[in-house]
Amino acid sequence: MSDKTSTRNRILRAARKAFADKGRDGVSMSEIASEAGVQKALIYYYFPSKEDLFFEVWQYSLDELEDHVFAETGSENVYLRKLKKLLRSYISFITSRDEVRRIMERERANIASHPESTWSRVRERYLALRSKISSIIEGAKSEEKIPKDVDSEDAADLIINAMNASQGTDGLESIGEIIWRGLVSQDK
Amino acid sequence: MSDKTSTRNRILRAARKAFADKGRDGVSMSEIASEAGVQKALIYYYFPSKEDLFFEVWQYSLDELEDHVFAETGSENVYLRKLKKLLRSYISFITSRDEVRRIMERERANIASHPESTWSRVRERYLALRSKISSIIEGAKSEEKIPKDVDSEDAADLIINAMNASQGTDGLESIGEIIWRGLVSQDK
DNA sequence: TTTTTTACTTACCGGTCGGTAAAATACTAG
DNA sequence: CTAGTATTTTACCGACCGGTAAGTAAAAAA
Repeated sequence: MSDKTSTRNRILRAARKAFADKGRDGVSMSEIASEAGVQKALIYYYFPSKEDLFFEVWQYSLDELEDHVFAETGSENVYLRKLKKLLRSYISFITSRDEVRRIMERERANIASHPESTWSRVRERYLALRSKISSIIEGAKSEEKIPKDVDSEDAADLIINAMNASQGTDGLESIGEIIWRGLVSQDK
Repeated sequence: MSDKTSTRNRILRAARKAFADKGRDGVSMSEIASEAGVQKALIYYYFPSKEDLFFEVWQYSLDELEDHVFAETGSENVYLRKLKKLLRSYISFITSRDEVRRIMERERANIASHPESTWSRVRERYLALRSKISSIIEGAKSEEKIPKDVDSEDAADLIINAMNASQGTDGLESIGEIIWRGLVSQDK
């Protein structure tokens, strides 16, 4: 956390914005430096490499998302209610923190495909988030509120991808509603 | 369609594979050339620029997708049935043509954000596809089979994004089912 | 047979990339 | 004030980027 105005944090904020705009491999270190108002070499004083800088942004962003999204799920003891709250929190978080949404949207193809080592830490952090969501869905399945033929991990991916791909607030609500109905509707 | 084995087509196929793997701006012309077994300069003999090469791949891919996905919708006169067939065709197309799926997955953030001129043609072609899908959803709404509070364009985006983000065949089916149920479920 | 066009190669260009070494400046303790 | 350390700048590196210039061998057209 430390000082909000420290050089290191200025770099991190500039990096987050730049990564959200152009993706990890689409942005140059000099662009980030210029955005942060520092010389490029100074970034390497605080971060060993571009990859590490990105990973810190990624980690911090997903931590924030997780904290916000699971903040209220603990107070519920019915899994279906946990899920409902999670969806609502997801929408509210993404609405207020658009950069996080855009970073996840930007990099999801890299998470999904590449077995490249440069993406493995990033993917692992993502899978940890997905796992926390899918276990709530799993719980709702055991309550018989969600059909057994729904795969929890696929459903968690769907929630994350669909939400992150949406842009306006209204679109988010609309998509959240479709997914919710799709999850809870019992097959005939 | 000309000769399948022509040099130009070899380049196009290599480009499609490379773009699917690394994205338009993540792949170099020399990589494409090497994949196609030609010299880099020869690519510039057939295509004026990387951007144009990508656009031809993009255009062709979305044409193929559209052709396949709307092939059977004309035979139905109930919009809800059109939509059902569309979802099924989408799944079958993406299963057999994974590269197309990966290209769309890779570039969707660029379509969504950038007002950059390099992406405008690409985005326009995408919007044409989305428009064809959303008009079917609009039709199903007027049949009162899909709730009025569903925004057709958001729903079309959801279908495309969610399907393109999915990987295995089983995951595709699972996600297609959730979206279908979410669309047709009437609000209580 | 001469001319033109097509298909393709080699060699190169200016520019940008991620990253580094070392000098200069600012800060802090004695 | 001074020595040392933490921070920041300047100047640079080799690799690679998208793209081009110039030329060539063979085929097609005249």
